[in-house]
Amino acid sequence: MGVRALQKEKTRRALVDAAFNQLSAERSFSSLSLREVAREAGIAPTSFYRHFKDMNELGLTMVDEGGLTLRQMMRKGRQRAEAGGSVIRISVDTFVEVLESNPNVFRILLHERSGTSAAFRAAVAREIEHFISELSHYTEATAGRTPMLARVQAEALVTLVFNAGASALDMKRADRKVLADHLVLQLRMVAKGAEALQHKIETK
Amino acid sequence: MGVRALQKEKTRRALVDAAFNQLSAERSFSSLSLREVAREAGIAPTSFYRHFKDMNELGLTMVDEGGLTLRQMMRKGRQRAEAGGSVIRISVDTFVEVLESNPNVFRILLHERSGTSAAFRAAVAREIEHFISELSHYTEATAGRTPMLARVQAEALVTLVFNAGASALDMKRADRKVLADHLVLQLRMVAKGAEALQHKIETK
DNA sequence: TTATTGGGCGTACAGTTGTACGCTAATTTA
DNA sequence: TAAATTAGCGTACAACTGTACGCCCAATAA
Repeated sequence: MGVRALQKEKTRRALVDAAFNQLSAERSFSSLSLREVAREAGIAPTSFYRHFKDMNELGLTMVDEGGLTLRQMMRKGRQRAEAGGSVIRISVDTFVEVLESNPNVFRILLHERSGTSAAFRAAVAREIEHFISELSHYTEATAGRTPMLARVQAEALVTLVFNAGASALDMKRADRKVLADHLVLQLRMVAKGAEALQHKIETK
Repeated sequence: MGVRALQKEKTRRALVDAAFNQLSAERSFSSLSLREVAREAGIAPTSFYRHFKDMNELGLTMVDEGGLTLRQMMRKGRQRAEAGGSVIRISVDTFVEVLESNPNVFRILLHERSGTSAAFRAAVAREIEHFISELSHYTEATAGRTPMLARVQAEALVTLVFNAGASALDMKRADRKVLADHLVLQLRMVAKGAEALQHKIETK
């Protein structure tokens, strides 16, 4: 890679990082302006266009990166779970950890999921779909769930986890602990309930 | 009420309605400008201040109104359920009906729940809390659930319902039917699972 | 009847936004 | 070495924003 392409990549990263850094509980992606991001990244507003067509394209890049980060973490969680212990507990703990160290990744996913741009919503839905289908296959394989039931169950689990994540973002450490415990209980409810429904089908 | 106060109330309603009308899948409350709302309501921008301190105050009013609408509908749903039949099924059907006839009420609640203003988030949380505690008491009373378990269960149920509502907003009729069926299944999972967990505690 | 109140309006202004355009200077290609 | 490419910059502009200020006039109070 030439000097030129290298520098370009660096500036591009600066833009993405600048945007992520500006996110907070009080600041959503859609409230960021092109000029603000450029300012934070240390380039002229008009130079922004050398890297992205518009703010929308930047945002989609961020969603993709965020999704990637999330999937990588979940893989790590699964590895940890394989060493033994409650899959649910370990997954939740992993999730909380990652949430604490990458809050802004979650912010953009959680907020734009119900956001104002169809492209964003689709992108987030795609990322979440990864989780659902992975989890669904996992439950099919390990718990012998019906494909349909596994799918519905996985949707419920992912919904509960992401929702808890959204609440956790604004919480203090201690409250997060309580939330995590509640979440574990809720996930167990769904798991137990799905099992019961499955039995009902089988013995019918 | 004098002619004056009456006219004032009318204009105020025009503002609230104008704001609700401008909401859509592509337009969130936070993307509305004071001038746009005033324009739609047919008044001068500066007259807006005769009714609300700023857009924030308008938004909070809308959240309150939305919450009220929601609670009224759920009460109706409960009445319908008392006539017999599956409580879950009837509640979900009621929810879907209201969602279809008041989409924008949901939009503001769903979007601002993870929104950028702490006051908004608190207001929405307050509205959702109504549902959770009502549902929690209901489950305690009719299913003899532990207060703690009832609470956690109610949180899960409400989370699943609202989340499904968010997805349903952008769907066609047919897809909504499927979604509703999934939702019913998920709610049953939670209910069955909570029951199982309760038994486990009791026989311990 | 006269005085007061208050909803609505128009004007005005400073601030911010996205982006079109043309230039510079350094890297890359020929 | 000479020519072409391109990241980044500065200037410029029109559109839009929130809101301060003062006027008007109809409803209300005295």
